[in-house]
Amino acid sequence: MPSDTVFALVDGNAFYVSCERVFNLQLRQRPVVVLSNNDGCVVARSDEAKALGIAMGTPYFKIKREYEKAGGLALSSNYTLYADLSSRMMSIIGEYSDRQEVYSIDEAFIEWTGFRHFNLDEMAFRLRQQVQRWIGIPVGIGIGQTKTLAKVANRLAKTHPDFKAHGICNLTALPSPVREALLKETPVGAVWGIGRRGSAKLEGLGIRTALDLSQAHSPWIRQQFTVVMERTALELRGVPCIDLEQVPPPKQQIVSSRSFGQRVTDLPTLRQAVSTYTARAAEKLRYQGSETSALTVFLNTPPYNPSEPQHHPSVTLRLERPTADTLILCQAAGRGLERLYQPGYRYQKAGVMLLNLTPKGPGQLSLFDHVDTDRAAKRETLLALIDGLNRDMGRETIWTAAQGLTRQAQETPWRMQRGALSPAYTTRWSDLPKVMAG
DNA sequence: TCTGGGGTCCTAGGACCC
DNA sequence: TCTGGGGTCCTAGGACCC
Repeated sequence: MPSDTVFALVDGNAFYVSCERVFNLQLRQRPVVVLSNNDGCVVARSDEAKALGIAMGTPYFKIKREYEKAGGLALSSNYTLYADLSSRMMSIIGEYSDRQEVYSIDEAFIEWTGFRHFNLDEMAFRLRQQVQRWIGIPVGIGIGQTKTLAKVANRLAKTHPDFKAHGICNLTALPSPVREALLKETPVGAVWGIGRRGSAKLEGLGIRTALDLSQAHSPWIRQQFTVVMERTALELRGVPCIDLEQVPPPKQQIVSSRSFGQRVTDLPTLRQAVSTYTARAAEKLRYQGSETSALTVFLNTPPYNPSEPQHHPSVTLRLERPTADTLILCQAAGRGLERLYQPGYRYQKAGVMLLNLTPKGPGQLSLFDHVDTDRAAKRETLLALIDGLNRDMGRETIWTAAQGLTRQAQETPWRMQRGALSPAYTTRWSDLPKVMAG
């Protein structure tokens, strides 16, 4: 007796490009790509760009000349815009089921139960049409008995000639022989959860298609691989192993890192970057209501040129007690950085990772802290702190300076007091960068 | 002196995802 | 010259304990 529950995967086609096209008609019917930070890599491609053979993740400088000659257009990414359109798209999708998992910025699973009482294809058609009309984003919809099958179906909805026109593929409505033929057309490496290594090993064992994997003996799969691969095999067979996650669990680690536009060789620049990343990570931490008790700082030299001296140091610092305070975290990160940095290397990337996250305990007020780092570090820490405060305002318990901070800022050590920031302090806080600069 | 075995916790690293 | 960022899960191996 087959279950009365199906999964649908709804995802935006070339999402970032589609978002840009909503507001710029010039971008339609021509090759468009969106680039990552510092205009480094291609992270989204229109169909026209895909037709030119532009691969996902290609460094843009490698294709720039030919691509532009072919009439291609490249845009820097605008994540604020994408996040906004995403949340509007997600709320429309959410109207079609009370069980929804927002899986990524451009994808959502929904669950439909009792579907014998309504027409799934009709439902999917209406959903697709509404997102297109209200948001202006074209979506593909795949329907299957498990999340993995919904993923397979979604891929077919975008690539298979039989489904492409409508952008919908409902595997549950197809007769078994047809469904099996479709699984047979799906290379095993295209299945959700199977990457390059996995597919190479599977192919070595004679398992080349999604159908092959679905028919493999699952204990044997587990023995050859892991429980993860076994689950995938079962899911392809229609046995649900992966649940819908309606509420995202709190993050177990928080990372903030960036590649630099140009290589960085000096400590002050690194210090500024690390302060900024730490402040951003601390914000995310407070936003989810957690505290951290360990922090990793890392640096990377570019990996692309093997003849260049490599340096990929990292250090993990344990904190005395769990905290979510920007200041304490910036200080720790600064200490870590001092230990990592070696002059002579051309660094390409730096980052901070918060670990051992725990739910936030009751707040402790009126602590005093002494900052023993040098003046440059103090400044960076303070600026990052202010930056974080300005964005955090009114959302969380935050740090504020003790009276006289501005006067004492040039002395060592600083004294900072923790408390709630009242609106009256706001303007003074926003004046601090000027004071510090002077 | 003989040299057990199971459990837990932590970390590093691999693989994968979008 | 120029090559993204942020996650999860699993396994293996070491430390430590009883």
